[in-house]
Amino acid sequence: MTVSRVLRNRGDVSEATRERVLEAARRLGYVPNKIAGALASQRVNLVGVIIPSLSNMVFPEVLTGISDVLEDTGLQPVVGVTNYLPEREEAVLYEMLSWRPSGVILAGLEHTEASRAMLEQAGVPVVEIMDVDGPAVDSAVGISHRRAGRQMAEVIVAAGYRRIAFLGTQMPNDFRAKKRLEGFEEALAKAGLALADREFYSGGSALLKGREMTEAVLKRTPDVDFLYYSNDMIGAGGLLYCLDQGIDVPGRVGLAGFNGVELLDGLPRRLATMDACRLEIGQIAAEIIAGKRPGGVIGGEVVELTPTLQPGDTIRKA
Amino acid sequence: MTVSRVLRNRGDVSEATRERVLEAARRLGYVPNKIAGALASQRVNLVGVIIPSLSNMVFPEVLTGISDVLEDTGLQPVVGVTNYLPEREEAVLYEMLSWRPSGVILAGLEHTEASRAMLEQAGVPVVEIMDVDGPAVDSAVGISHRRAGRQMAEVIVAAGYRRIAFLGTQMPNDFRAKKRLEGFEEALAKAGLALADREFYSGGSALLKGREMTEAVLKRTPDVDFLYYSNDMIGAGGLLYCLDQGIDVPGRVGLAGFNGVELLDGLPRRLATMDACRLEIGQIAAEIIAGKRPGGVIGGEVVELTPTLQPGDTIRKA
DNA sequence: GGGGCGTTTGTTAGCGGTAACATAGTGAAG
DNA sequence: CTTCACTATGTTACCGCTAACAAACGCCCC
Repeated sequence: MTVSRVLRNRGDVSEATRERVLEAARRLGYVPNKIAGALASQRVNLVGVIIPSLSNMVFPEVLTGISDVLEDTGLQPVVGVTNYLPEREEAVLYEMLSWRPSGVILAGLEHTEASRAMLEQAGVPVVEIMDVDGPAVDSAVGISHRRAGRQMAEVIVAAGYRRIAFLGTQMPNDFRAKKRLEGFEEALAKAGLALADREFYSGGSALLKGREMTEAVLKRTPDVDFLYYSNDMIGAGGLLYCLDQGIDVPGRVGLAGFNGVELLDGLPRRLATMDACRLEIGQIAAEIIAGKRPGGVIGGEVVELTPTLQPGDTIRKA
Repeated sequence: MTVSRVLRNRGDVSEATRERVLEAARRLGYVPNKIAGALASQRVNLVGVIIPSLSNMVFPEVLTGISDVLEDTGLQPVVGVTNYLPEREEAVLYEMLSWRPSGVILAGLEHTEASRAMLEQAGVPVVEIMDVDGPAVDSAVGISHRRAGRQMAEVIVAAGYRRIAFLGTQMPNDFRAKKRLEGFEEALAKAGLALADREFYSGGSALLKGREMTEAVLKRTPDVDFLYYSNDMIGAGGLLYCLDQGIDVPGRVGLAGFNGVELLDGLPRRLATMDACRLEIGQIAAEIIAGKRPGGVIGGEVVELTPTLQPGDTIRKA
């Protein structure tokens, strides 16, 4: 018992015994068994974080935000990856909840029935991140992708572009990309426009795919004057292709991506994009779990962040 | 007890009761408590994976390899990030071991005294990945970075370059990058050469930094004829810079990076690089932990993979 | 010297499962 | 109708730790 007290810094222990205990622990290479500790105390310092992918840099960045905040709370993130598969998400969630974490952070608002039920039953704070277009189980932190799409469309239309194409990923379960496209088309419709063309890809190097898709669209629909990409990586590929081909950007065609990835800083020209507030999303989500929100809100908080549009050099000035 | 049997698919239970149990579990939203289970059975289906960073795409790729293999073994990876700090690695390792995982995979061979002691005491398989240049605690899977650096230098020298500069990250704890540089200089020395210049960076967009460093080196040492980058990202930045400036690559200067990242496929020209076998490293490490190595080796296995040199278009043909 | 008080150490009973063993059904053979 | 060989369910004792409470140990004061 005294050992337990020393190792957790809880309760009074005389300095002498504390030293003796620490010394013995060091000598024996003793590592306390958290499993037993957690079982006895009904407390687990883990936070489950469930994201669709690690290869899209967006998620590692969110993780960074989460870690930063959790660092000095004694909580530890445990990451699970779903590969954009709802069933996989369900399995990962089940697995995580069976370790009774102190909280769960997961991407998106769309889940299977069973997942939703588990989240509601879990009895711990749940934060759904990245998206706020829809009902949340408990708390939510993110941006409105529908609005982001709309906003980009408005800027493009205002700049005088009329033959606009969309290039994106072929992922039925990337609901956020889908919402952006919906918002985008909505705003186009309001301006009396419709997409001039669209192209989807899956797998492979995003940069390369961006090139290929751009080439395909420009060949198929030579009169397009704007290309809206569902992410910056394929947008960057498109930009490089256009520059290679000597196509006048943003005069002949304008380009825009989404996410505001760091990579873009190194390109020959700055791609127009929209920052998705990744770091901030992670930080706020972690704050909610750690109970560190100003105002001492307990749960059910929905935080909508506003992405900033970075016009870059690939949209002509209106 | 019968419930426990049903939920773990262990032991005989009649089809009727099994159904009743599952139905009740579903209705109640019951999620078994793995903490208690693990404590009782002394078995934990978690594998600790400790890596320096998530923002370098190398590690997510290794993780993918690990997940792929672990998927159908019932084991689950738990990721910890150290930010290249040995003390942080020690803390993360301690935290992980206190959950008594079935195995530990961690990057690198360099650890604090305490970390090494913990690994030795842990009583579970330990796999050190990425590097094989040094003594391993238990098993190791990786490439020889020293040899990789040497090999690249040999190719560069053979192609006739003589004024060679190195551009890399300012990270005292990136031992692998350091070993590559050592091997590189070693091979240069053997050819009677020394580095003509060197430049280091830290933080920021790697692509942008690659540009900036390249500019700096070319300005400072105008007669360099080769730039060896410690990773592909800054190499790509350098390549873009050279193309922008109309510098003849690989005639006036040659370029090479390291890692073989997918990104390179989309660049205007293929950067010479060396594949670090990321996916394979992850897979083999996971196989070792899962006890699925052909030959039924138990531990202490060291697997050295051979990186393949991809000459690309940025080294002139000898 | 004994009572009261604050501090330090020890005791006991679980936490929610599982291993190992014990018991209760069940159908076929004797 | 037993007996046997199974299969299906139930019992018991932990796993290694912590909450809550109990005891021991000074120390001061009357």
